Parts: sequence; structure tokens; C-alpha cells
Amino acid sequence: MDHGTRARRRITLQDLAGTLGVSKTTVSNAFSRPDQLSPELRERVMEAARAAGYAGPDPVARMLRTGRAGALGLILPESLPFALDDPATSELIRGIADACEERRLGLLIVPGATRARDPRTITDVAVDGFIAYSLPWDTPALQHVLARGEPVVVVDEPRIPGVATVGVDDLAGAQLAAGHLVRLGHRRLGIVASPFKPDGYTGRGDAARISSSTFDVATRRLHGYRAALADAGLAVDDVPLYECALSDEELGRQAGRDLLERTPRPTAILAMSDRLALGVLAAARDLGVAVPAELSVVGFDDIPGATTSRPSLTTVRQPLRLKGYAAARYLLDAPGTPPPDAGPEALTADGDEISLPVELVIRRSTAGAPAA
Amino acid sequence: MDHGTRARRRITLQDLAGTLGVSKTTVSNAFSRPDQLSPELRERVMEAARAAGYAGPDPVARMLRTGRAGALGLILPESLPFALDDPATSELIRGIADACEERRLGLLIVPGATRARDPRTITDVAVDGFIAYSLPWDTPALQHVLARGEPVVVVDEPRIPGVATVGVDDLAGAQLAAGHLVRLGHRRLGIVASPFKPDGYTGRGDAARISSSTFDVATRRLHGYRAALADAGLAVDDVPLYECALSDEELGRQAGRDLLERTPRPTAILAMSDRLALGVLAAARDLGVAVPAELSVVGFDDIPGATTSRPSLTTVRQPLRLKGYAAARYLLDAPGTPPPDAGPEALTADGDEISLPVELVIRRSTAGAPAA
DNA sequence: TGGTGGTTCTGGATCGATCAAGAACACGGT
DNA sequence: ACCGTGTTCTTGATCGATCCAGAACCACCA
Repeated sequence: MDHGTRARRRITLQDLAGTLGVSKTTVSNAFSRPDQLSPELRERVMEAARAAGYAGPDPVARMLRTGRAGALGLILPESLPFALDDPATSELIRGIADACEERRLGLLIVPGATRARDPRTITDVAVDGFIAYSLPWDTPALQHVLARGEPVVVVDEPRIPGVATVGVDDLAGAQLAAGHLVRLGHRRLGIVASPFKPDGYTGRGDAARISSSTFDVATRRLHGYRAALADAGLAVDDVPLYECALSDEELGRQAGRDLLERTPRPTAILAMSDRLALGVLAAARDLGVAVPAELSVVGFDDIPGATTSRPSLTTVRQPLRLKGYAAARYLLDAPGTPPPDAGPEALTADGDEISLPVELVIRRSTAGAPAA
Repeated sequence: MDHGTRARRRITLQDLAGTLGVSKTTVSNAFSRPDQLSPELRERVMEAARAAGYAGPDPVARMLRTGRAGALGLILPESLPFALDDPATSELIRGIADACEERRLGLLIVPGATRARDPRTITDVAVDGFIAYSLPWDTPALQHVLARGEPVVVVDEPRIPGVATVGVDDLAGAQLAAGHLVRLGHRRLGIVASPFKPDGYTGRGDAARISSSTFDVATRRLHGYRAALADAGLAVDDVPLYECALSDEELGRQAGRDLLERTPRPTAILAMSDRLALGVLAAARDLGVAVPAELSVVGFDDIPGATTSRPSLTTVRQPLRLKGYAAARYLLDAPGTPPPDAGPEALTADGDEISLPVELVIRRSTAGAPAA
């Protein structure tokens, strides 16, 4: 860990002050508060620093004294490679990065929270606050984050009393999606669910898993679907459901195949994310089922890929990037501040819960139910 | 910045030691060196910590004392949103993340280095070392990184004597690409270049810009192309070139249109990245030019999208993810350590320069030159 | 009894900066 | 001559941990 530069003891502010014959405070001011000393002296200090190879005050010592770290921590449920693959997550990161850039803050990423057993990745990190994204409510990582006592904003889930949360109205969004299909005349539906627990299970719906779900978002979306279907007089317990361990295209395809091979075949499928929906589209293609003529598909998120798929995807749009931005801003600013750039009516802030708007975007993957 | 938790002064190790009637060293050991005290006492300490709401030693204070930050810094040339859009960069990040995960380190991202005027984003950050990715050699940011005196590994560019660098043999890769086209009989070529300077210029090739290029990789690839073309007896100065400010599809398309509208029209185009090549493919589609019948296109990188494009893209593969992993490992381990998992013959380490292998991957975007 | 070795715990120095309070000096006005 | 007001610089305390050297205690054995 020592390339090129020799490991000689780092030069300190003190050393520099010594060789210059001034106090360390003066040197400190030369770097951090230029208006506190005469320009000539400052120049002399900077000159000496250059000559001595002193790059400026040690960031860690400064942090200790000032109490601020100059960085935000982002806790992600899965590994970073997965996060980068996932358009919804990377949009969120973009939004957070926007805010960090505005405020000149670093972004420290702590991935793999649902699997990490070692609290040290969280406790040992120097940040001014955390954004925790989409964690199951019983994750130990979450306890460690909360225990640190730094400001925390949760994105999407879990909703914890007293902890600020930024998310969308998943229930309403899911109702929008299911209501749309019902209005198109669909009566045989299928549901492709994102995970209810972070245990890697993929397979047919399991009532026990659902009732003991630790992922709030999946639970709320399911309730939304079911509420809309129940309103239409459908027996929600008969609606087949396939749970995917991860929200990706491959598992969505697997889910789609499972649902489409049942008899009677569903005429419409509700997917809890666009990636899963894209997988369902692939499954339909595999099986020669025409979309939307024989099958309607609705996603959730409205990722960029939803417009370019064939057919383009009807979905529930949530403002992913804004969600990240709003979360970061809410973390950085005093609580109670209205999130920025969303328009006052575009959100609901209930206590410490900020809810961003959802919207049904109708594209070409949905149509009236086939006559059958 | 204070949600829920009251801002009462943080509890310290010292406080806890006081209420317990033991020394702070003992409390410290209870957390960081459990084998140094009796299990009973340790349990008593942990119990008291829990009761007092003490989450463990303050990371910043610990860093100051121990001298390690527990995180790697990644300096990116462009903004983070751009980096996430760019498959080559995000593959690199994945590789770095792999290494960080192995070593239980955080990853601190410092984006926008080519445009940032404020050194503080670099000097104020607590990391154990930096990976600097694809920076122009005259970027001030690079000076600040180097000045900090922490270990640094550069990825791709710039090659600086005495600074460890991980990259690929761009010259050879470019020669492979151009040689392939020459062997297919192409004589009228065009080049789509990634930027030679970070000033946002997009437009036709400009000899002055090229000779004063600050991006080493673009320069080396250009030399590689030209060497191969010169070997075939072509007048390299007559080969039209279009420079793009950013390596993205849209600018590639613009470049492609420019080159394809010239008369005589080139029969083959060399693009310095796959994203640019994908843009050229789009331009050919726009103009009704058939690929590969009327136009051959070769990219560089071999990003995932290169296999799924229509037609799939002939390109020079470089091991992007491994590059990130190798860079991080080289940073973390003593220098001179052979980079991991690449096979001993798969790389050349020359002094502090590690070169990963490139390979020409022939797909469907190249074919023999049209008869005409 | 005294020496030796091994655990377990303590006190004080230390990491490298910032900050609050105040000293030293210059300048102008009365 | 004296006071007030600024500017410029210094001193000593402080942030919250880790580390080093050594103290206290117990046990064992010669």
C-alpha cells in the first residue's frame, strides 16, 4: 500500500508551523479560512507547504474536530453489481448523486446489507448520515444504522415510526395497475411478485410467506392489486402468484412461463417491477403468446427500458431519480423541509413520511381482454 | 440533520468507562479486541453499552488513531449519472466493488473530476487510497490526488512514471481492429474517436487537437489504427475522423452520419468504444446503409450490449470487470503482487504498469468490402 | 520465601487537526 | 495621552478513540 511515495511520517500542520516560525492555527487558517490572515503570510505558508509536500489538512483529523464527514452513506440491499444492473436502483443513485454534487459531498456505498453479517461495514464508516434503500424491516444492518444515531432516511421500506421515509404510494399505484386491467375486461389475472423475504426463494405463491413478509413494498403492492380485484368482484385468493427472489428479467421470464402454462391461461399479468414485466414479455414470446392481443402485461416503476421494449410497457410510473434526490435533500436539510422541485401538490408529507406521486402510463402491452 | 434522535452530546468510550468504573482502554478492548479481557467483563461492558445507547467506537476517532479509513476512493472523470449509463464504466465499478467486498471496504465515489474546480472533494475525503479512472493527464484533480500521498492506482490513463497503472494494450487492440478491416479488403475507412480533450468539442478531426491530446487512451488507439492502416499502404492522413465529446450512442450516431454522408462513402468505420459503434450502427440504419453488406463497423470494449445489437458488434474485448478488480487488488496489496485470477500469462506487468489482454471478437458487423 | 510467567486491567501519551479566548500592534479620533 | 476598533497572530484545550508500558494479581515451582 505504498507506491512511489516513501512511507516517511506524514508532515503535519504542526511541522509546517515549526519550520515557518508561526503557530499551527495560522497554518490551519491559511488553508481553511484565508480571510483570517494577511495575503502575504498566506502566500508564504502555501509556498512552504508546496515545498514541504504538504497537501493540506488531514481530512480525518479535521472530521474529528469539526464533526462532519463530508459524505453520505448509501445502504443497498444487494451487491453493487446487482444495483448497477437494476435500472430502478441506478436511477435512485443518480438522484442521490445529484444532491451530493450540489452539496459537494462524497457518496459512500455500503452494499449487500441483507446478507452482511458483519456490522463493521456500517459502524466503521465515516458519514454524516445514511440513506437506507429498500431493506426488509428485520435486517440487522438496519439496527446498526439506527444505533449509530446519525440522521437516517429510509427510501421505500421499511416504514419505521420516527424514521424519515421517502417513497411512493404503492397501494394506490398497484390499484391503478390492477384497475386498468379490470376496466379492460380482464378476469383471469396473474401476479409476478418481487420477494417477500430476502431468503432467495423463487416459486409459486405461498400464503405463509406472504403473511410473514418482511418487504413492506411487495406487501403493499399486493394489497393494492387485491383491493382493485376484489372491487371488481374477483376471488383474490384464486389469483395465481409467482414470487421471484430478485427483480430481474430472467426470473420474470421464469415466472411468466409458470403462469402462462397454467390452464386456464391468464389474460393479464401484473408484475411488481418493470424488469419482471420485461421478463414476462420474454416468456410470452417464448411461448408464442401475443401481447397485447392474447395477454396484457403491466409493470411498475417506468424504467427507461419500458419505452423501448416490444411492445412498450404499460406501467406505473414512480419518479425514481427524484426519489433519490428528495431523500438526500431531506437527509441534508432540516426535517420538515418540503422536498424540492416536485411542486407543492406533487407530494404528501405525513409526519416524517414523504410520498411521491405515482401515475399510470398506458403503452402497448395492455389491451382489452380477448373474447375467448 | 437530526431526525428523531435528540442531539444530546454523543456518548463516548470515556463516559461508558466512567459509569462502569473501568478504564477506557478496557471498554475499547471490549469492542475491538475481545480476547484482551475476560468474557464476563466484556459482557458487562456490552450490556452497559446497550443500556446507554452506545453504538461502538466513533469511526472517525478510530481512523485518526489507527490511520486507516476503511474505504477506497474512486475518482471518475464524468458525473455519476453518466458513469452509470456507461456500461464500460459500470463494469469497472463492479470489478472494484468485488474487491471491496472481499476486503470489507467501503467505496467512496468522487465523480466529475475533469470539471471540478474545487480540490476539496478530493482532499477532504477519508480513504486509504485512490483509484483514478481515465483522466486527462493535465487534470488538476489528478495533482490533488497525487499530492495527498496516499496510494494511487490509475486505470487506463494517464500513464505517469512512478504511478501504478492498470490498463490494456490499446495500441495492439486498435491494430487488431484496423488490421481485421484491412484484411477484409476495406480501403476507405473512417474513424470515430472518443475525446482528445475534455473540453466538450464534438466535430471533425482536427490535427492540432490530436497532437495536443490530453487523453492518452484515445491517442494510443488512434496510433494503433493508423499503424495498421499505414502497414496496408493507406494514406492515414486522408482517413476522415470525427471526434465525440463523450462516449455515448447519440454522439456516435452524429459521427456516423457525418462520415457516411461524405463522398466517397467509407466502407468501414473504426469506433473507439462500443457505445460510439452502436451509434454508428444507428446512423447507418437512419441512412439506409446496410451493415455489414455496405458498411463494416468495429467497436472497442466488448460491453454486454455488443452481443445484442443488430447486427451484433465486432469489437476488441477488454476485461472490464477484471480491470477494476485488478486495480483495487493492486492498490490494496503490496505492489509487485501479480494481479489475481487472470492467469500468469494473461498479463504483462512492466514496472508498475499492468496490462490486461485484449482480443478481437468477430461478430456480424463486419464483412468483406463491397465490390464497388 | 522468592522468583517466574501469564492474565487482566489501568494511566497517560498520542493521532492531527479546529476553536475560543486573548495578546500584540496599528490607526484614528477626541 | 487615552480610548476604542480592527486586524493579525498565538496559546491551550478539545474532538474520541488506540497504543504502549507497566501495575496488580494469581498460580506454580524451585
